[in-house]
Amino acid sequence: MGQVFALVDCNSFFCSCERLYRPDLHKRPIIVLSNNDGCAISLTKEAKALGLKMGAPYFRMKQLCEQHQVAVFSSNFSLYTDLSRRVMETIYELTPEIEIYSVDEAWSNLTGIASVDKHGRMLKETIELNTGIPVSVGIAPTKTLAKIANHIAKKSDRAGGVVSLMEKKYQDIALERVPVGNIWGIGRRNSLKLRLIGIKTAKDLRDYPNEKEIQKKFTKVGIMIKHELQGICCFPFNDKEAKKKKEILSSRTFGTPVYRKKDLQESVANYVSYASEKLRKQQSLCSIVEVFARTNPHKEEVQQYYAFNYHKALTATSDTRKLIKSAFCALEKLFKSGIEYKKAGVRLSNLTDREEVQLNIFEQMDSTKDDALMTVIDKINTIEGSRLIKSAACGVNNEAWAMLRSFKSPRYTTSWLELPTVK
DNA sequence: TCTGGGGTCCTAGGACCC
DNA sequence: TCTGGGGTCCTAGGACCC
Repeated sequence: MGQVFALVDCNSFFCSCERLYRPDLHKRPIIVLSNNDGCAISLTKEAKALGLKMGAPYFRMKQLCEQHQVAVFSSNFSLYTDLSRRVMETIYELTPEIEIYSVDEAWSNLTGIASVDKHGRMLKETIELNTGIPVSVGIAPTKTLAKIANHIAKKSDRAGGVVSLMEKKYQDIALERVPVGNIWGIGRRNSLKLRLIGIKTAKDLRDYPNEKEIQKKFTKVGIMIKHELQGICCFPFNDKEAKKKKEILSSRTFGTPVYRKKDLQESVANYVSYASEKLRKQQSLCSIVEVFARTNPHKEEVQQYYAFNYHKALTATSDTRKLIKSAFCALEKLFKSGIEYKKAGVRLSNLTDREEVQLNIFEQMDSTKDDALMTVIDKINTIEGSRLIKSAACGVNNEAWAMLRSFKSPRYTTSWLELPTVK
């Protein structure tokens, strides 16, 4: 019995979230910008039709946006995360198994369901009715084919937002039209390499006779993608609980460049605070704290610098204060004065389960007192929001480097002060 | 003036052990 | 002073994803 995968993917997710509370923006072009209002990270089809591109810097699009009255938003992740949860909960209620793949995508396991097309349509309609977020559904015997089906569902007006590639004859037609670079798992570099050996479409790859060559040039991942296109499942459904992260990263581009070590330290202390909150949430400990800092690579006239360094602790911990100290050790090693820093970040790695921690004979594990303190701080910050309690190392106003967010919408669903009003 | 942030997986090569 | 091969673990870097 073959598998059936459905990929449910929200259309222009961040834009759709913004539109949900702004009915006046129906059919109007919308874009959502990355942190610091740097570049576009979500665009509605109306915005794409104007020639605006994903990933393009805002300052280059500004004029076009004003000219066509594009609605521009800074990113509002607490809103998106909350609406994502609602979408996922709806899918969860309607399908036997769900695997959340990203903030706006989930796999649903439709294996054994009699009429998968009908089920896909029902999924789409119910999600839109319950959450107001439009979605597309792609159905196929493997994840890679379901991705392609979803892509067609988004593009084609005739499909009505749901496409099934369960039948071989439809797979043939579809794969012929998909350039290799659009296949899930094949990026810019490998798509160039594939073209060099004459593989231009997904169908070319599926039917390429020399598997050894694929293995050699594109590793075993290349082989798995090829098999998936043939309908042989290599990326199975993963219905387990969301796995714990193996590393936790926190980084930001500064609103304005930073020169002083003190400002860099302050920002790094904040990143450690975010990351260690996540660390404690998934019940992990960490023993390697890596810090990196760099100049603006797009600004050619300044002296370029990129550096990273790490500090390895003898004993794994999740105590923000200890982790900040480690981060400062690493920062000390990489800091160079006279540099115009534009971005810094922190990576927590070598994560272990809290329960399985190895005691080092030279050092104490976090005491129950430290643990209790962190728990209380996390609790207060969850309730009060905006990190009411933080380490003094994080600084107070962060003026020197804080993010720019000129077009932020209210936190309609997660802040009592910003609820939408009905007139 | 202004170009995001957070992840995973794979491989090659070095270190080290027997 | 000379000699070999196999296995494992770790790390850095590349490629990709949303």
